[in-house]
Amino acid sequence: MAATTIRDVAKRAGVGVGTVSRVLNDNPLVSKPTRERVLTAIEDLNYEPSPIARRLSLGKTLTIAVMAPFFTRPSVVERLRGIEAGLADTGYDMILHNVETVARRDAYFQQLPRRERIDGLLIISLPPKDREAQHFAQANVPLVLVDAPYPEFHRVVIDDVYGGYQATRYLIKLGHRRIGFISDILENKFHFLSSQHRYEGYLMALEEAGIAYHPRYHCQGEHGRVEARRLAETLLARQPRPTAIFATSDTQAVGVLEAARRLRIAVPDQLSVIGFDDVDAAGYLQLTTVRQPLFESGLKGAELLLQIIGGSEPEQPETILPTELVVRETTGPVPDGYD
Amino acid sequence: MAATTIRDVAKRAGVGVGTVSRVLNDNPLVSKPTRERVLTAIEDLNYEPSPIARRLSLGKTLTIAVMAPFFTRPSVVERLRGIEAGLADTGYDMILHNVETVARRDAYFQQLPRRERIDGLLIISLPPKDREAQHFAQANVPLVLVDAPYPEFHRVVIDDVYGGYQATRYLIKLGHRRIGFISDILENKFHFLSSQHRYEGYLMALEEAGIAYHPRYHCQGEHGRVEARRLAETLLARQPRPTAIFATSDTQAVGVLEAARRLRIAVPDQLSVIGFDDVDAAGYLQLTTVRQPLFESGLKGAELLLQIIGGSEPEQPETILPTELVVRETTGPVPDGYD
DNA sequence: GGCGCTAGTGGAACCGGTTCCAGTGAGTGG
DNA sequence: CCACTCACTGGAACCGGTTCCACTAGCGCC
Repeated sequence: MAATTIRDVAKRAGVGVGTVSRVLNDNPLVSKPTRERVLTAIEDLNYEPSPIARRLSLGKTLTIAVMAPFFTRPSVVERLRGIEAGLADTGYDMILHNVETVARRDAYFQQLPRRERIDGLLIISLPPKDREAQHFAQANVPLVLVDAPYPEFHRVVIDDVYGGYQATRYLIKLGHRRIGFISDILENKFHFLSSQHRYEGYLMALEEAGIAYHPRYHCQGEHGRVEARRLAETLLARQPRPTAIFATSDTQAVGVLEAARRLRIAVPDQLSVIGFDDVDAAGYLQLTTVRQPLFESGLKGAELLLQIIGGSEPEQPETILPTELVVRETTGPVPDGYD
Repeated sequence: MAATTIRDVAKRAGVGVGTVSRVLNDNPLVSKPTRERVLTAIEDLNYEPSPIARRLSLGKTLTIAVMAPFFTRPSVVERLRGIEAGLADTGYDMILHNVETVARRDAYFQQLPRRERIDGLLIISLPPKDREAQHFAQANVPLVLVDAPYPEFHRVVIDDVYGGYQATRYLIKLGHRRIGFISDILENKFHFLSSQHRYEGYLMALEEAGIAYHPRYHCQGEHGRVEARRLAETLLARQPRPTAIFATSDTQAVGVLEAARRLRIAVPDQLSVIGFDDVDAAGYLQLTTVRQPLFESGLKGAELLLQIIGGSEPEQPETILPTELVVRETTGPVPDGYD
């Protein structure tokens, strides 16, 4: 059972190690009978080549690191699933780094871009700082950002501004004019940017419709259902009350629904609610939302990364996936007597 | 920028490679001035040792593999989070293998237990077959099962039978006698066992209360909310209608709630619903459920595995974590006029 | 028959660490 | 003054693959 090596196999088959290696790597320069002999020797010894030794001599790690914030969030999980799917059967291992604190984020940004450790890196939602970007560029590690922008790097993104615009415009089309906006903290310590962009889209749609922006209708707080519920309760206490709320994630939209239920405000009759992402729960709760292709973003990111590792540059650095308005049952026309 | 090696450092510091290696590994047998010289050389060259070469000569991979089925399921994600937390800062990398098909499961069971690849293996929810177990035992890979039983292996589990009993007994205590049971397919292709055990607990509680078991009140189907909803719709069409339903996961319980809502059956006034796991959504939906410590199961599993890798056997092979009934708002006394 | 070419093969060198063994020089004791 | 530790050091050997170079044998062609 103890480690059999390529030399054992070579000896047993009566050939050189080079030949065994060639057989293992499907090199055509091996005659059929020799190949057979080697294969039976491998079989007999129950030999399995050591990936580590392989990596050392190849100078590749056959490993890809994924850095993801809060990998419990359904949206992140879905992206991870896409990445896993893109990597399965490629021989690449995926090692996962979860980021839940800024300290950890900074540590990973420092450590990960090391050629010696990994062949490539996928970063979800975390945009690099300029200094870090330089660091990456120098280290020359193949890198793909998913859901995070940075000019020089390859990335898979959506148009968050447009997504925010889509959501808001739809509410406006339904006749709403007092539209609340609930988001993560826009200037947050991880520099997540999507909320900010969706906010811009929100403003754009308001302006286009000639609706004045009221800061009172904008609440920001930590990501999460419970916090969003609290924000929504505040927002729904404002007079005059908003007739619609756009939350920058489905998770937060669920918090809004919860707040509405507690306050006995009927959705969608008295309040329209729209989310973002289209995670599983959105389907269940019949939440109107802006769908973004989460699984696909991971899959595409993995594919791009493999392509870069393979040596061929993708044509454009930026892959933009489409967003789509999914109308369900939490949005409706403005209640009578309002506006 | 190109890879600097330990030999470059040795040359620059004017010492032998052995000495550099000793400095890197905090071996005390290096004089202070020499150590200093080496350290500045390392600094100057911006040298970082290659983990791969290190692994090869150490004969360790510093890598732990995690095999998890359907890592989108909230319960699995939570366990993974625990594992990640247990492994962060230990120098061990965690590589993740997602299992969504039997073929993949079998392939991983075949490939993973290879000393050459990994130092340890954590398997979530997937019990090994006897042949595979033998295979593992032979390969002698440190192994911990989380949420899966197997006599000889170290494992972190809960008492699923008791959990099922707890849930059912509580419903009985509320006066219910027609208690539906919705579960995964008990004889499923992955050999998940928890549903089966919870089913046993369900039967135990019924028997204890002298309630006859009616197969009509038991529906099984693929895991998932939508499928559970369908099952619940079937179940709720039975006459006489069950007054309570125990679903073997929160995800499925959510499907039951959905079915009730569609059929305009009020919860908990006309129907009590209880789930299992206490995932995040359960809190949101005010679902009564049996809580199991998911995060802790992963954390504990990782700790056990590290201990085994470190060479010390845990005292008992089995760690049993407690389950706890969490009463919320989807359960109540039997409706009037029933029973 | 001699030449060139090619398919097939063996094995040394290499990847970049760790480890072990054989020094070396200073210090100690008789 | 010599023998003997002992702290420290240098470097060869090793981990187990891949790759490249040198070599052989067989074949076709002039």
